[in-house]
Amino acid sequence: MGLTIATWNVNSVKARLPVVSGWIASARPDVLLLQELKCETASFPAEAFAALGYEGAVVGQKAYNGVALLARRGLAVSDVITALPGDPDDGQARYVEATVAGLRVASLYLPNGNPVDSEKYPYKLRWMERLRAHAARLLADEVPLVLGGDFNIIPEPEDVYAPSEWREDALFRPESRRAFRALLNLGLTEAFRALHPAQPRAWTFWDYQAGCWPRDLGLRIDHFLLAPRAADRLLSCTIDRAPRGQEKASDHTPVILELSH
DNA sequence: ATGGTTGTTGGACAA
Repeated sequence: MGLTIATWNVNSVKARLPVVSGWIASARPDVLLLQELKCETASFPAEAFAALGYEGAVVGQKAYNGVALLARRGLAVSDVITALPGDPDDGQARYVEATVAGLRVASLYLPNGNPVDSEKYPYKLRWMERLRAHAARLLADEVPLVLGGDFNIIPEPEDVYAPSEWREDALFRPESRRAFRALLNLGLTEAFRALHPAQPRAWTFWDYQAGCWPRDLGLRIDHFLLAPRAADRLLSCTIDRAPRGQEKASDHTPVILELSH
């Protein structure tokens, strides 16, 4: 058993507390990356996570966004940064990065970008370029980087139930996928596809609407990207569908990465 | 083609 890192867009940490707590208690990941907290930093339910043995860094804001990077007590979380470099005027709580277990780990919530004819889409592309520039600097120093989170990117047609219907969506447009490939072309490994090159219908998100979950109409948009020093240690990357089927579920389900020690 | 849901928040907006 290696070191495990889980990522989960919880779509409100307060609304999701029972479901998330139950999952943590059984899955017991070493590191837990959360997105879409939808609460301010000060109102994050840190006590509930501390009671489960998890502490770390939280970056929240009122109503929207919000990310956390927590680790099992005993695994120190140090050298925290609470924003993606490259735009001091960007106040959205979408990025937290820290050193834990000898790795440099980020929990990120990449902008959705819809509708594409609004200012939201260029913001998404600028954010991706900032991420690429930041990752390039860390890779140049051979940092064992792990980027985990909701990338809001459908990398390939097999990562969406109906590619033709999503062609113009911000999650699947050519410019979005090109920006994601530019990230990979730095030398990052997309952990799930590296280990499961042909696994179909490996969704991490199912819309609440139109019976997407019961009909299994989903997307694969939650990812782990690994620098060579982390990819060399890749043991497994799995999607746990079970939490999506529970009462009061998030629309995303956890992805779990395992690295050798 | 439309409407279908959930969360924050108290009427839209985001996803």
